[in-house]
Amino acid sequence: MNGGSDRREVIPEATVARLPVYLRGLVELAESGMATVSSVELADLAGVNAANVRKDLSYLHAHGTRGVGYQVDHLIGEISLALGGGEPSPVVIVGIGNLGRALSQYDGFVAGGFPVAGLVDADPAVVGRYIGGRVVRPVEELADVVTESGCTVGIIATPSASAQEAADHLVAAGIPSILNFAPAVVHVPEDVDLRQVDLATELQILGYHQHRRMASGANAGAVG
Amino acid sequence: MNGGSDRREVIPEATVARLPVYLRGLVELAESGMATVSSVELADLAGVNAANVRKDLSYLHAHGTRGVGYQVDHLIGEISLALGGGEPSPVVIVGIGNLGRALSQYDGFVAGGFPVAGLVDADPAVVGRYIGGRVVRPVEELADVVTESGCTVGIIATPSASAQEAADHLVAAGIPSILNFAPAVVHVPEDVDLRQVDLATELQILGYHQHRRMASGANAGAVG
DNA sequence: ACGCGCTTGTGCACCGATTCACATGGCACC
DNA sequence: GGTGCCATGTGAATCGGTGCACAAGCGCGT
Ligand SMILES: NC(=O)c1ccc[n+]([C@@H]2O[C@H](COP(=O)([O-])OP(=O)(O)OC[C@H]3O[C@@H](n4cnc5c(N)ncnc54)[C@H](O)[C@@H]3O)[C@@H](O)[C@H]2O)c1
Ligand SMILES: NC(=O)c1ccc[n+]([C@@H]2O[C@H](COP(=O)([O-])OP(=O)(O)OC[C@H]3O[C@@H](n4cnc5c(N)ncnc54)[C@H](O)[C@@H]3O)[C@@H](O)[C@H]2O)c1
Repeated sequence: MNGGSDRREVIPEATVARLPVYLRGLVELAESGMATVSSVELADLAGVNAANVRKDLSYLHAHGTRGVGYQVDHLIGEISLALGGGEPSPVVIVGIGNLGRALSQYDGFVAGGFPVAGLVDADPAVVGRYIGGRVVRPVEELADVVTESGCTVGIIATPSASAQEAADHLVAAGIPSILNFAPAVVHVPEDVDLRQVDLATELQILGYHQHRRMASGANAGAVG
Repeated sequence: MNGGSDRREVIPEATVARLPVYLRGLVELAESGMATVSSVELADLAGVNAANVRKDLSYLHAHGTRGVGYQVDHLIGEISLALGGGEPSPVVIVGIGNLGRALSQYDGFVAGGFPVAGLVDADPAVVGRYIGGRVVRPVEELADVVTESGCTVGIIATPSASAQEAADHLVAAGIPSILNFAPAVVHVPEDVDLRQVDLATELQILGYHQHRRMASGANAGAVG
């Protein structure tokens, strides 16, 4: 496409989705003192195919040593670099209800390089309260919160009916990446990255498989 | 294709994942009084391609009327039937910490046909407490809880280190469907359906796109 | 110094999913 | 009753992902 400085070429989406899983396994390996890891070990750890692991890692230019494997430290560095550039990305949570409170206190965020930098809510009864040592600020100050703390990720934890509004506020504040927990389809400009985490959908998918299993089991007894 | 009793044939996974989204949109339409809906309307509502919607619905044998569209009521019935058979599936939550408490009080579960029927935890300090009107029972009684309330879905909300153990307990109790919130790869027998909901991974995927956008923006300014 | 064994890196074929484009067919209006 | 319009349903091409299978390469032991 271009003829120049594309040291990091494009990485397939499916690969990107697996990189965090590799990273978790690698960190565990490093903590237990392992210096190198083979693709089959890493595949086993991540629950995927070994050839898939090798192909994934080849996109990162994180080459291994034939006959030996990959260097754990080096892999951790390369994957971290690809995923976040090594810089932490502060997040702001919109909607501090049941879910928002749980997320506010989730230590996995800061551990993964996503410190919670701001909490906002529309309800005056919630604004001003302290959750996990941070004060909840009014949603009108969202833009201020973002600029003050340099947030680059917004989390929507409002009711479905307010999800689009929350997304609009986040976009207006300049947030380029949004994670939406509300079970609603929200629309954002195409230069904004939006991902959906939908509990109810996940359960319904499980329900489908369960239902199908029972139905086919009752009729034929064949397993897919 | 064959001459038997397969009224409901197999539905592609990608389609199954979209059905809940259609269902949500259709319920909204029904509430606002719409009697019929076209594939383009539904596609817009769900954020997907219209041809995709039509192909998806064709798997359900939920045929529409040419020139008119699909009957909203009928579609709701067909999708609900395909997803859960119409029967509610009680869920049991393992690990009543920050996240488990939020999930216990999530009204979207019961609305979607997944009433929370049991809460269990390994910590004696948590056992016996009441969350959302339900008592937390010891994890040793998991099998009893499951048989008493007929749970068919298990939710893992324990720390990562305990996730495999929790999964083993659920499998031993006869649970066929598991939703895992712990950021860990857990292994289950192949006749058990396991789905992963991984917050940290979602954020890291967002981080990748953000990082890439910045990097390519600084170099070329091209958007993909 | 040399060969053997182990692991990487990848070409290729298969598979599911998406999307275009168009034929098919029912409804409403005249 | 006939005709035109409009949305469905689907054939076929395309695309991205997966996984096998094997050649290439590195290190270690002899
Ligand atoms: N509770 C859970 O465990 C859970 C699990 C999965 C998904 N969800 C989804 O997450 C969302 C939040 O769930 P919850 O249980 O925390 O609900 P909640 O009602 O407890 O909290 C919602 C919060 O959002 C605030 N809010 C409403 N409109 C707002 C706006 N326009 N701007 C900013 N804040 C606003 C409210 O004041 C409230 O504090 C819902 O969409 C729900 O479906 C919840
Ligand atoms: N808190 C969040 O918002 C959040 C968000 C996403 C994912 N998660 C993940 O969800 C899991 C729970 O998070 P949390 O913040 O609620 O943690 P937590 O420590 O608050 O709660 C964990 C609970 O699990 C119980 N537990 C531990 N071992 C158990 C076992 N073997 N059997 C049954 N119960 C056991 C503990 O007693 C505790 O009550 C973690 O894996 C976390 O990474 C949490």
